[in-house]
Amino acid sequence: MKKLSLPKISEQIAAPLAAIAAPQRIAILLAIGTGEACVCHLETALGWRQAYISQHLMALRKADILQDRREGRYIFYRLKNASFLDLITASATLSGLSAESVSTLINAQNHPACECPQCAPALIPLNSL
Amino acid sequence: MKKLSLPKISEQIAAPLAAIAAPQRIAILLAIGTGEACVCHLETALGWRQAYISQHLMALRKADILQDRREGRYIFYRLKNASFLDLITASATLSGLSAESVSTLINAQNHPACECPQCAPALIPLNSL
DNA sequence: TCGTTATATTCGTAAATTCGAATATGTCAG
DNA sequence: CTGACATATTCGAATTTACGAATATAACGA
Repeated sequence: MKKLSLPKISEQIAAPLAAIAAPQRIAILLAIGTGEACVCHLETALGWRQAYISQHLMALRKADILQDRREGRYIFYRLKNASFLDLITASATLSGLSAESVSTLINAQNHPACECPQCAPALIPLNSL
Repeated sequence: MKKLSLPKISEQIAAPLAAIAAPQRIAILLAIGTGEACVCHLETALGWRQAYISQHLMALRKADILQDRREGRYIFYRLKNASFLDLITASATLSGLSAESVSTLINAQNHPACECPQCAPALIPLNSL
């Protein structure tokens, strides 16, 4: 088997963690959850500026954590690997949060104030956030 | 159940990740592994300056990831929760590394070039003292 | 083609982080 | 007490990162 040095392997392991280890990125990943989300959805879900969200999405894309898919004017983002959510849940547990309190925030659903093609069809009141 | 906001919860989740998400910290945590290690052990295992290691140890202590125990002149560090290693392994898997290649690096054992009280006994006959 | 909408990118500065150098603290032996 | 050793802490310059502002691109409808 290939022998890897500790420094080399540590760098490789740190890369995805570094991309995720920011409150804003965690929030984005939780908002996307196991489904898909367009930027405008994240805009209303998180209440941030569009360009700001795009910047973080770009970082997550570069880190190979997110993949994007264009559909007309919209671009939908999705986790490349659902295990990234497990990583987040694991970290939540380690900081004393219940797995349940996290899972209720993992949101692949519609947002009431969002009018993107995913949310608009349904008008389900959601008392999240 | 307590209702937590997405920004708040994201910040809490990000905290331990941010503390871990650096190649140096990963290397330290892997070197400590499931056992204990004094600073001098890490010094020889990693080949870094003492003060530099202490700085990273301080960060990990503040993040509540490591705990320390003094024994005479030596201070031994140990993970507060072995699950932090699982977090690292999970991240390794996500970056395409085999779990095995990581586990061989998780090192609670002696280091041949280390003369700290944990390692030395195996190398130096007691009757030479 | 033009305007509108959805999203991306570039740029500059403020804020945070990194890491070396120097120094401090705490413990033990003599 | 003194010196040696293990480790911690402080400080500051250099590098990196965060984020707002402005601008660019791409798709669609008219």
